[in-house]
Amino acid sequence: MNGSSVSKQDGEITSLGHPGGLEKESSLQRDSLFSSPSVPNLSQLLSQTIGNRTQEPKVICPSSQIMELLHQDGEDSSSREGTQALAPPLSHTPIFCFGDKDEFGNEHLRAKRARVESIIQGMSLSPNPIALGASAERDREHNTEKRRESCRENKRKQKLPQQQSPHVAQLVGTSANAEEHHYLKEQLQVLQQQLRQLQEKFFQVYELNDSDQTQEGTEQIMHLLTEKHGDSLEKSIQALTRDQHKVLCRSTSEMEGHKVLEEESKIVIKGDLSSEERTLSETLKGELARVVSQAVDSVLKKILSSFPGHLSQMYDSLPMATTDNRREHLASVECSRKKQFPKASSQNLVNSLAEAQTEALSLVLEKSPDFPTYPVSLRGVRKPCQVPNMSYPLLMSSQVQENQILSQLLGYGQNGHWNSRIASSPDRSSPASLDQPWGAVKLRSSVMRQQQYPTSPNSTQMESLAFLSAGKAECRDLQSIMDGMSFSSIHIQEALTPGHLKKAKLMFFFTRYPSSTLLKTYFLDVQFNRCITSQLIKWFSNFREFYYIQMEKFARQAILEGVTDCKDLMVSRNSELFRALNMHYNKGNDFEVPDRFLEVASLTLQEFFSAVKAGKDSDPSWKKPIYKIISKLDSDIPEAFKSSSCPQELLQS
DNA sequence: ACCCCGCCTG
DNA sequence: CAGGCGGGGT
Repeated sequence: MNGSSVSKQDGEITSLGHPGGLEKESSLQRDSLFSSPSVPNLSQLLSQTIGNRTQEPKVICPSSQIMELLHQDGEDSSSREGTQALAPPLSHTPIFCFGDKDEFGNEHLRAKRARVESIIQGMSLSPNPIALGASAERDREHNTEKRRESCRENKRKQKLPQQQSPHVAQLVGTSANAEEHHYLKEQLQVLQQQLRQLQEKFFQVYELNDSDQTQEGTEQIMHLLTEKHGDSLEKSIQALTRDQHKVLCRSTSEMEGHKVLEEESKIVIKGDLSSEERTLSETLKGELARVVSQAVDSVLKKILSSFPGHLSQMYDSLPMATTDNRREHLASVECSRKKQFPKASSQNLVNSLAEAQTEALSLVLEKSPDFPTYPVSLRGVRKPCQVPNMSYPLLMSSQVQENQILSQLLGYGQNGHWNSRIASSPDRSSPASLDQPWGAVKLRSSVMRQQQYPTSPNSTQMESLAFLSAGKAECRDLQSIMDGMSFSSIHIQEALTPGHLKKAKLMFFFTRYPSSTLLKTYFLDVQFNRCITSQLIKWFSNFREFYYIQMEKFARQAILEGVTDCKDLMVSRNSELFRALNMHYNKGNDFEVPDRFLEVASLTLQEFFSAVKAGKDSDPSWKKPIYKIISKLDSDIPEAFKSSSCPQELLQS
């Protein structure tokens, strides 16, 4: 409609680095990146299991249903992503059947299970609609209604209260007594068997392909899982730490391959890539790498802040830690942490532990059904795996990304100054600054559906961890870790928070007409969908509305005051108009409005002035020419805005 | 069809 | 600020 979108896209081409800068391309990219495997979380799965149990009393272990759920969900998401051209899925019936039912047939266990069920049901009922969200999600996927309809649907779901992190904690908390311990112990066995089955299946699928490495990685996980949980936690962590790099790298690369369009994978195989396709491929991979980095960062950040001293002991006991190579890495880590987080290096182990577990599991779960033979690592395995030897993914992450988790965790200050918490807390890693991480929930009225976040550890996997360590005194440590993981899984937001609103307002100082593509590149911590995009666009529409109303008002006022030369109308920082605008977009006045905005505002004011003075306002669409002019005056947004928080360095303190 | 814009309204 | 609507552009 206007030239604005053209000029905007030009800007985005450079930032995104792919040709064309087409909206569709980019939304496809985003979708394939973020809407991928939505894995049901713990309470959802368990409550489902409980629900089924009445009809199927023999099935005691939730595992088969869990797996089936996972499986189906994966398929849903893959078809939703437009990757339906993939190889036909294997039959998913027999994969997850286990012969372990007899182990748990006694009364004793039934009683315990009932207790766990009631706990979980209680969790599912009260503030947590996760199970509901999941089924609603599935419904939604088949919903072919118009955009508004689906938005309305979502709105209804948004009304449901949201909460997710405490569940794992609660569940694990119930393991404190011996009975629960016993139960969890059994669950561990179940999981072990489960994993064996998965491993078998997995090997079938990958027999032709790097079977040695794959097996190695999987066996490492298997080893850990089959270890009696009476073994020390340190031992487990050591083992994982030793081996996780391979597992992590491999699984990451495979996940990556999974998500890249199959089209591309074929091309890759042929080694024949057109430049356009290559660019798209690179863009997709870049996005993926960034997302992975974010996830890693988020996990790490939480752990760092909530788990300051404990892990150093574990770390000290690690033989690997003595190699020079590692020391270098650790030094780098320390450096990159800016010494904000003492013991950061040891925290990495936990991060890595979680990551390896997550990745390994998702590797198995995702790949086995649909990807018989897939030469995943033919092409560049990106960031998280490029650096050999336990290359802590966090090394790749930028400072900018480091800001993100914090802002997400911090949410929005109660006084409306989103950074006030950070500002008032000298040590940003201080747990005290995390005391109200769910501030973001406040704006959950516009929340989308509840769903797991693809790049974050999901509760099912954490559950596995919980069972692994259940019953040990040390498991409280691990529980903390898992709390952190669950906690940090909010990193990729499905909803726009007040922080995002604030950021959008500040961005308005630079761009009045951001395209959805641009928005996507500046709200990297938001899982975009149509409604989120619409909401963001709507925000800017509202911003513009206010902006233009002010302009018109002050232009008319100037005319009334007898101003004759529009050159006399300049918006300065102490002008009334500026104060009105600043109050609206920069309430706390903690951001230095760029001069360019003053120029644009002045020009806008003059345009309105001239138009009104010339009597053009009799034309019902007299503002359109002005809009067109202003739409061409957008400037680049500082890179720092790509951090999900409004970067502190942009704020005056 | 779909997206986005601007206007209007609450 | 969000919802609804009409309009205009692809």
